[in-house]
Amino acid sequence: MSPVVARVVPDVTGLDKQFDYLVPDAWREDVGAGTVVRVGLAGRRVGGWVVAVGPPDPDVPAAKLRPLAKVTGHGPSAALIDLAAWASRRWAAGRLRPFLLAASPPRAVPALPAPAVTAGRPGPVDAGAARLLAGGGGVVRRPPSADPVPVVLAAAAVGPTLIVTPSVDQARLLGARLRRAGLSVAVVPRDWAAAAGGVDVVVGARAAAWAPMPVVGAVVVLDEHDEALQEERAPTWHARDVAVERARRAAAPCVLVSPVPTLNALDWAGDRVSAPTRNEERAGWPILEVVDRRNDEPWRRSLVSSPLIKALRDPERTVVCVLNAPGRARRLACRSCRALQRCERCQAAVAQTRDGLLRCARCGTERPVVCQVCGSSALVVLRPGVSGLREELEAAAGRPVVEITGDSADEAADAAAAVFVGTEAVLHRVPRADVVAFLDIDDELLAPRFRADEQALVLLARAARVLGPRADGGRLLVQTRLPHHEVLDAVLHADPGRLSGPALARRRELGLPPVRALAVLSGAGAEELAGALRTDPTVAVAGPADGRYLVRAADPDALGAALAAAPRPASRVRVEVDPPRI
DNA sequence: CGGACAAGCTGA
DNA sequence: CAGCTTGTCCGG
Repeated sequence: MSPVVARVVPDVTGLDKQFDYLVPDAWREDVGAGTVVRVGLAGRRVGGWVVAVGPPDPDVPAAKLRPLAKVTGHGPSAALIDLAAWASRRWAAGRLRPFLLAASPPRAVPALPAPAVTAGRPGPVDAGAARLLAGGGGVVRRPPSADPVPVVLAAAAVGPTLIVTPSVDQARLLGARLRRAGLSVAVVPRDWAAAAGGVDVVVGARAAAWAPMPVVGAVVVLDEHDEALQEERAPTWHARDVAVERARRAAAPCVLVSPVPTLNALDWAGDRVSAPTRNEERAGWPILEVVDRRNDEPWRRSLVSSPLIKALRDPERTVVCVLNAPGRARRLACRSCRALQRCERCQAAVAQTRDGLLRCARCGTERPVVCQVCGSSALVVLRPGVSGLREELEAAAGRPVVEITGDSADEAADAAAAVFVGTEAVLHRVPRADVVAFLDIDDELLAPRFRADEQALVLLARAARVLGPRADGGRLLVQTRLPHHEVLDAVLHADPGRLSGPALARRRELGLPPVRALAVLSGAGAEELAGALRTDPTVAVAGPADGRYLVRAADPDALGAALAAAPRPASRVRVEVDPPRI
């Protein structure tokens, strides 16, 4: 018999090469593209993935070939390996490993269970979603508090369905409900083997876009707008885009579901959008109360307005206050000499931390609470942070106010209280409220990020979910100096579509996604890579600004091709394609 | 990534 | 010239 070799991607970080190994005759049946193996490499044993099997490469001297050391079990299928190669190019990763890792079981899977596919009618389906699924898929817009299950059931009626959600908790909860409805369900990564064997529904968080399925009948991405769907470390792959491409390759319909679909999703869908009726959508959003801060008396700097005080004082109501400013104070001035307090090293404004020190947000330098100009220790707060605000709110409310921070998890204190204050993390921690107040929504509306408008709307949709449908009587209170901003207008009319048009026009004007594809280069080698890309007529390079370069291309494919073609510098470069926060 | 090996520096 | 650090290359 002629020898058979396996091309293996070793599971070793920073090693983006593939190596050939002999497949022992006894294992020929067990080894194919996607098999997880162990191999000897440079004197040690490492895990790896077989990405291809075939005759020996004539460029590799036969004497160097060593046999595979062990067959561990099942891994990503050939189709997923191809998808990983696509993603590697799409997000300029230059390696397969991060994607193969996402597509692999958490533990060895020596054998797959038999398929467990049911044939039932588990419940009513969403008509709009069903229509889209029949036509290849699209965007399904549904109000914030709408139940996703009818959409999922519409997809499950088409065939084995892959569902991607932003969080593991959401996936588990949904999995349990679908199981109760009579479907066979695999929640990945836990039930990886069952998913690979074949079930009605595979559900999981971001990495579920890479879950194993013998047949992909339909794909659903829930809360498509949620930034948790994007990997934050490079390669910054987005589960929505992976899911869309996977569905396309499988010729399966894909639906992206969200109360506030992103421009990326709408751009992909074109006219394949299902929106609720005006009445349904209005019923699914809470009433918006806009507090116009331009009416504040000029001497009044407080973020606690009278409509907010009214809500705080009502003992019957659970109130959540959101301010994206951690710490005691964000901006301070000296009481005696009026000097704005800045960092002595880098001149940025200093903030006061929870433990009372002054800290520079840019360089991290800390100093005690002393005016750098006159030495006075009496400072006035120009702009409070969450910790400082808590006391002010408590005084106004006349009842306990609990600060919720990103890390603290004092469930007991949470349960006893009815007024909460925190950064946006508070919206993930408090399940239900009667009032959600954004103390300074302008922070979000005016944030210097190109997706600021979308992200502000996402925040408001999250609050809407905490408040429940309009019939529950919850109130979304926003304090602003921009009462007619498109984002607030969209929420006021419970019509996210009002933002899409103007926002897309701005993106077009500025050459930003989804109109053009974008990458950010940073790190020591950024300059060199940017220089190489400047000779490529298919991309436009801007910068440097803050040591970073922006690279634009007509679309993600062109961007990926240009980044793959440019020689990688020896020094480190971080390439962020579709940068989530710019 | 981690090991092997070569080149360069230091101290006696 | 041993002993050590730093850098570059390579693994099948």
